[in-house]
Amino acid sequence: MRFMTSLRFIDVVAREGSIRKAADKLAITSTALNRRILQIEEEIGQPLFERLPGGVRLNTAGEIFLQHIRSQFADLARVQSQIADLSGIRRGHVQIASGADALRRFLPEAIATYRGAHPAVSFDLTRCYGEEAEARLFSLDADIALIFAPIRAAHVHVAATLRQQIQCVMPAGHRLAGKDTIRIRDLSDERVVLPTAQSGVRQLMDTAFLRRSVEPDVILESDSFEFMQNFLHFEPAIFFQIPIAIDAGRAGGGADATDFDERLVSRPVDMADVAPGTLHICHLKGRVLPVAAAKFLDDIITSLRGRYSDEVDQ
Amino acid sequence: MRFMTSLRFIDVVAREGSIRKAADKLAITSTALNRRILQIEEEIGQPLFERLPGGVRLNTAGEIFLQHIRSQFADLARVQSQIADLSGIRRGHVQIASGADALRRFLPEAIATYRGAHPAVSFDLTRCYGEEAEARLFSLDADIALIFAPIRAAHVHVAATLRQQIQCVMPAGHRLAGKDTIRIRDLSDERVVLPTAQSGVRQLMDTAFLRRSVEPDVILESDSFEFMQNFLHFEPAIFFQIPIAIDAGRAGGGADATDFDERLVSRPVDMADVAPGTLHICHLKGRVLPVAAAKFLDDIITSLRGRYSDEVDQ
DNA sequence: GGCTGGTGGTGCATTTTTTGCATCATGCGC
DNA sequence: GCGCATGATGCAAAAAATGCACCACCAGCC
Repeated sequence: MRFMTSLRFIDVVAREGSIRKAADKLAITSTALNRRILQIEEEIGQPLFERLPGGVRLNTAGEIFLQHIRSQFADLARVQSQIADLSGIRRGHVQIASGADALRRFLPEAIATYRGAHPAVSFDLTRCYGEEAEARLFSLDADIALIFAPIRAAHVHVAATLRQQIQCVMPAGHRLAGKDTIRIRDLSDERVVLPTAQSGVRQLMDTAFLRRSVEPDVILESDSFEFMQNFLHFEPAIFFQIPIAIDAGRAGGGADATDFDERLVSRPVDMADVAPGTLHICHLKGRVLPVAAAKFLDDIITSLRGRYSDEVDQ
Repeated sequence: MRFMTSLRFIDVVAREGSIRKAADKLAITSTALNRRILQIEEEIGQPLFERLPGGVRLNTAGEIFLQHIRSQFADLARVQSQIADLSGIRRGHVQIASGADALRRFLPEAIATYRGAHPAVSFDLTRCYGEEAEARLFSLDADIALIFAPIRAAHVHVAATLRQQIQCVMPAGHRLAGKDTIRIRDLSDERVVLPTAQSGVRQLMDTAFLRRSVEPDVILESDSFEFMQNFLHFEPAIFFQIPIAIDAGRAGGGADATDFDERLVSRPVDMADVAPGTLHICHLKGRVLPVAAAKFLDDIITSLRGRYSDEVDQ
């Protein structure tokens, strides 16, 4: 898109905080880039960047303008996707921001299924936590976000929600594996592995421990579920996940290769101790998503409804 | 805005329906324009125009893309206006589509007042009827529309409404001038002057005549209220207006030079015959108006509330 | 059937714009 | 004060856009 290069340049300069660094990234000279920016500032009639000794930074006008640029790009993507859709092949690019939960098992299958139907659509998946996911929606670096945490910002539109009860995951032979549900007090002095402090699961568990005055033996913290799960093969402990991170796609599927680790079992935390958390499937409020992203959003909501019909809302 | 020229060119070509005509209008050669269009079509990956023997016409992809272009321009105007607003001076450009009613007395004063406060804001006023006004909102040729007619399209957002009872305007010595309200049957065989068929006033009157089976003596039809008003100085007849087209700005103002023609009097049509019509103050749904337009919209709604407090809604 | 007047498309020389190099001025950290 | 980064600028080369002349096409019309 030749007619948008100057605007793209501004975006990169803003991200890099330096004209020279941005020029490197864009494979042009800093002088060319500098002049393009000066020219646009002149056309706007006001500077967009403030010049600091160590580089440049957007001023208020620049921030307003950058937001406009990004929305233009997002809208252009939507238009291209819509135009491509006219010729039959659905093509496009879908950018997803997801917490660690959904990207374990749900998203890989969902994306693969979608790509099976529309091979010309490419995906970009960024793992991040609540606030960052919301920021990515706002900066239009993400079309869709799956956030297992309360929504903070007003600019986020929640297309669907999924209630999920936290599960305790432990080795099959664990002394708590016999119970149907796990009470928080059962975890007292129990060895547990906790997800990173930013995660929604962790925040729910912290609240629960505090409320029940239970102090488990926290032997490990990590932001990788995969690591925690594998760790349990070597040292018996308990860690916590929501069903969407555990369940295989095909409901009730038995000895499926994609099934949950057979050496581990999961038991729900008792509802009396921890209320179900909410996974929010969101996009930016007021935004018309590109065809591909809109369709994918539809698909995952349908898929979730198929799996967890009672827990899906909106 | 150099970085948008190619896009502006597409807009002009679409409006002109011919590359050569558009090139004339843009003061460039047809070949240059032609090549810019070919280039953009190549970048999009699909043609935007279909080539006909007599010129070009947008295809479906082109229509989608053109809508994108126009929304980009409108958003750019909003951004510029917002940026200019940062430096204290409110500048910008407000495009209004209005029926003949509001532009007689209300809008001139409203715009002049606004420009008194913000001299750097310029205005563009197009007189048009309901459907065209809605189309102008959609094509982003108008920021604000004042429509005295039912709203048809779903993409129009009504920011405020004003109920207005139709008034009969006649020479001061007319035989009906003594009555407080005029019944439709009073107009039987009466000489009347009707506004053009597209106008909201006309549609209300047509309905009323039909319903009451009254056939007045229609001696003239016109789309110019000014002409009709002046005509009454030469031949006694009745024509129809809504208060906003008659009332001077300063409520109850006496011998003001801007007051309604002293040789004419106005009497409301009886509510039993014609229900009050609704003047809709609208903008495009989902659109964030430029600062100047948003503020002007606010101002006219406030002003209407001051004049016709009981009849203003939303 | 051929002519006229309109359309969009293309090769090539010219003009305009953009780019890159070398260089300057500035401010921070040491 | 020195080193090292930054953005800005003058000038020549490269690249892109433009204009001219011309082609191919189609519709209407005599």
